Amino acid sequence: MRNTHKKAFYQDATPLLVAVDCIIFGFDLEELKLLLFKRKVEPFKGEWSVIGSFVQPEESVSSAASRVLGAYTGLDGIFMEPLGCYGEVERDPGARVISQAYFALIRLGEEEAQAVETYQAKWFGLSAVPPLILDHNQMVENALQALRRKARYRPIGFELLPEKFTIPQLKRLYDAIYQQEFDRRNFRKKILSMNVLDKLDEKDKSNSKKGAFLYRFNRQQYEEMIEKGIDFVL
Amino acid sequence: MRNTHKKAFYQDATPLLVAVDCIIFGFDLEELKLLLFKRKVEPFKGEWSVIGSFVQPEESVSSAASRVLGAYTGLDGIFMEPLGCYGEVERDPGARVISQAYFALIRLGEEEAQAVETYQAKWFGLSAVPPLILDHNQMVENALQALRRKARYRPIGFELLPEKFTIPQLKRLYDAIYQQEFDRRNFRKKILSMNVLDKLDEKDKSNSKKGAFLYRFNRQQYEEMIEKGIDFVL
DNA sequence: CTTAAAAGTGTATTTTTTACACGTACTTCA
DNA sequence: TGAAGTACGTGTAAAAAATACACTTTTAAG
Repeated sequence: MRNTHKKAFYQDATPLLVAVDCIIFGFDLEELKLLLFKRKVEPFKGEWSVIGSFVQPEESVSSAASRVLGAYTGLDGIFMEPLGCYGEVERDPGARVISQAYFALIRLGEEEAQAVETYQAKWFGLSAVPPLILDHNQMVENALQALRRKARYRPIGFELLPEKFTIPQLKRLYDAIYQQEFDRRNFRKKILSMNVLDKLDEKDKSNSKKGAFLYRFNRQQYEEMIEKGIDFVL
Repeated sequence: MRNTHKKAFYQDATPLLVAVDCIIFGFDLEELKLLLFKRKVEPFKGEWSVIGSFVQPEESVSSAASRVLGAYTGLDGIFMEPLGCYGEVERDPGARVISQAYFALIRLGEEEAQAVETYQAKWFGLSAVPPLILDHNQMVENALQALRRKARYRPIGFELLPEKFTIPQLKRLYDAIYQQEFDRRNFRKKILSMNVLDKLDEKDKSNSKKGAFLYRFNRQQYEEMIEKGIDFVL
């Protein structure tokens, strides 16, 4: 009813299909990965794609993205950022579809196997991304650029790590994101100088005999830092 | 026909109204300004808003934005960047409308009076922006943030200046964008060190008795600089 | 012909980034 | 059992970049 009433205002305009697409990154403490799905509908059924859905009339665009993320990973409260609008007329031969893309960051652990099992999904290393349908390869490329841009100025890298992580693990993540090797010692110096990490008493020995101390991101201190006008810059 | 055929694929999805909105910045060599329009349609007829339009089935989203910019300023090839998607369900009481916002930068000169005369438009200083309809004030705020973010790493400031400009004028622009006074001498040093400005033999005396030399942005040298991996950073 | 006002040039200081050397803890294996 | 290997952790010197600030130049106006 309400919609019928509303439409009275903008009679002349033509509604279009609107979708959200989610580019999902994960990090297995070695390599940056991308979660891709085998498409279940025509056209292009069976081909690889990022995951998406049409936006429903009763949900916001960002809720649609959250819904998609929740549905396909079984996870809640996943970190997600808008990436951009893909609005070419002929981008989807199936129909005129405008897509708003998001990129999401998730911690790779046990639970994530769920998506891989339940849906025909698979984690791909960044250097092994297969050809995707439509403009999805473009989206992935843009998502990676956006991730690189953001990770420099916002502490979003932590979204890809377990709650407790070591400095060397964090460095490996940044190495993976920027495809370059940061200096071990300078990296540590810089990140610690920002005072947003709490050092724990535990060590992680999975990577070395000596073991590396575990740290935890302190969001509160980060916010205080921002309040004071100090930037997070890696 | 084609559309009818296409729709066969995504039967279950509901099309929605999609609009573009353009946040238009201008610079009069003194202050950063915003071009606002008196809305001509219900709801909110007569109130101030940024300019926009619905996206038509046969045009891309970015073409729609270009169309709007061209139509309301009489100018062609205006610099424009996507800003983001505004997709809350209840953002427009007139209907469920998803808006993709763009921000645009134009040189303030004589031609621009056209918009102001033909349409009920007006340039507002940034500190005097009136209450706008819907979430347009939010869009304006985000656009300003985006402008600040971008202007630091991309030479987009030049889009707001005439082709020939002086270094002090460029500085005043950056002062206006960032709402802070940069050091005259350091600013000059930095921008000149990037070698993307061609010094001309003419002087502009509108601002001082001595006159300041005019410069021109050299896009080619800028691209070469980027090729070499050197960043433009102000 | 002095003054005022903005433009232009130079330099010293501080801060940040970069490069790199050494000591430590703990496991493995001869 | 002790030597070797490996990743972790700390410190320091040099280079580069950002910042602060002083002085000179040009020219219209009084």
